[in-house]
Amino acid sequence: MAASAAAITGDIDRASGVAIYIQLRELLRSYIAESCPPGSALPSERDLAERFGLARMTVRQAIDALVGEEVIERVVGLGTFVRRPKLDLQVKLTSYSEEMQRRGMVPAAKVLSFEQIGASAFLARELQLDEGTPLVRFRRLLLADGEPMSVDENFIPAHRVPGLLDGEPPTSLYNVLSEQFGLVMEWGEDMIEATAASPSTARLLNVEVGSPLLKIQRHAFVARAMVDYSVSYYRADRYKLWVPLQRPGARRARNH
Amino acid sequence: MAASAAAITGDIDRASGVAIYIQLRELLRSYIAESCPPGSALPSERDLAERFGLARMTVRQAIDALVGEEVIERVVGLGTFVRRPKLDLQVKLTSYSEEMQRRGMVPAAKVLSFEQIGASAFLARELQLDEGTPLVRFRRLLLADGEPMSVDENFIPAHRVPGLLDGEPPTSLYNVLSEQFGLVMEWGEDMIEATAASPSTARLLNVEVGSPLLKIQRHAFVARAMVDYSVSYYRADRYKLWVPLQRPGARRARNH
DNA sequence: TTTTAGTGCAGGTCTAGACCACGTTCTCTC
DNA sequence: GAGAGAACGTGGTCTAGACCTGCACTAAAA
Repeated sequence: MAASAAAITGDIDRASGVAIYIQLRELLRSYIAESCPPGSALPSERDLAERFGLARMTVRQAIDALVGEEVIERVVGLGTFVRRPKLDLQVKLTSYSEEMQRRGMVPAAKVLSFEQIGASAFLARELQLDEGTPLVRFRRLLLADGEPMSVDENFIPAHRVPGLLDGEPPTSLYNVLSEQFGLVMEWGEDMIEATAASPSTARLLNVEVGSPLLKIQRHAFVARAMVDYSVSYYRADRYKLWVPLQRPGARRARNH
Repeated sequence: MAASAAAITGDIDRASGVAIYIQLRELLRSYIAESCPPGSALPSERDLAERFGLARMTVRQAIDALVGEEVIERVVGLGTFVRRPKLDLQVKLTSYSEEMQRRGMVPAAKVLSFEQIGASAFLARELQLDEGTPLVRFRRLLLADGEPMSVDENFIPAHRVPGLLDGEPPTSLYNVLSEQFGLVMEWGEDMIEATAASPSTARLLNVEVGSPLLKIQRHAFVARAMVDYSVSYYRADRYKLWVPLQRPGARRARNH
């Protein structure tokens, strides 16, 4: 049974400058979140077009987007249905605080340095910038439940975050980047390796020199521009990484 | 410089029953494969529409599909461009031999054991089987360019691979599993951590005891059934793992 | 010589229809 | 009552336009 399109609250604002299909997509998304259990049917495309006074192609664009996100799925001849929400345990561009909260631990951080530096040859190469470019360096000791978890160093091009250094060191770097500077990390790559604790890192992490650590280098991007290069050293005894895999070409599981 | 749409060979068959945008998508795909180096521009949507006598929306559907596959990418105001084929350094369900060949190294392996055992309590839990279930244990020292790279131990339910133990130990385990037994690994999960080399592992890998190693435990599945549990220890000085990341909900990366 | 304002073309979005294939459901016939 | 077929509604595809914004290039102005 398809819900009536009249049940959807909200309306399209044609003067807002936001694409109509985006507005409709978000209306549908919240409608689904509020009143559609998995498996329930959405109003038909034609109903939606009439309800909002849009062309069906425009409605399809909104629905296409949600289908692409695997929020809903289409069945020819039947309608459009809400899918079971994904488990979403993937390796993601999450910040440390998000990550620890997800694990049920209390995150904390001790700021080791928060300053502007010039890009060294190495950093310039990693960040794809010219040597000497001003960078914000943000180095922290991260704790979980009060115990040292990792040492974490971020490098961000200074021109991306004007005024960042004038304030207090952020508690959650990724939150500040997205909320204050509009830098929402979209994608990135991690380089993962095992390494032995150097004397300085060992002291900070409260482990013995030479203890195994998980070293994760991350390049994070917004659009085509690299915005953050970071190096983290995780205590091997406290941190494991879970990575879902998929054979190339394999289709995603259908979770009917 | 966009290529001329006239350069594309082939034509649309409206009587074929295949959707026009699918036909165009495939025409474009082969055109790209044959004559478009990465970075080169495709004809504009309007050119393509005229060349094939289609509506621009239809052309866009074909292009949308290829953009979704990350074969090409759109840049507003500029055009549509062929992407660099993915480097494909992703974490994948690849076998060791595939992996090393991809890295341009000569893979080799020394078989340490190839036998049938009964599942221990630990292995039974990992493989979601009953304790004592017959397993094939396959332990190898893996070399790259003649140097030890990792120690690798696979456990496979024996009933999945009847007769495997009668023959020679396989060179490429995943190949034999898929070709002889139809077990094509579809998905899996890796647990990655750093650890210190035990005396026995250190001797095999030719490193000092306590050296950092990357430990990767893998569960690999065919359909819903677990088919392989493996533990590998990689020399930290010779192996790094590259993991692509994506913010949930974010669009796929463009890696220019 | 440097800066600025066009201009043209790229993709982005949107419309108001059309016909098709497919699945359900109802009705008519046997 | 059971089966066949028609009617209806769904998403799938397609058209031929429209106007928008963003980018590169060029010609004119400073």
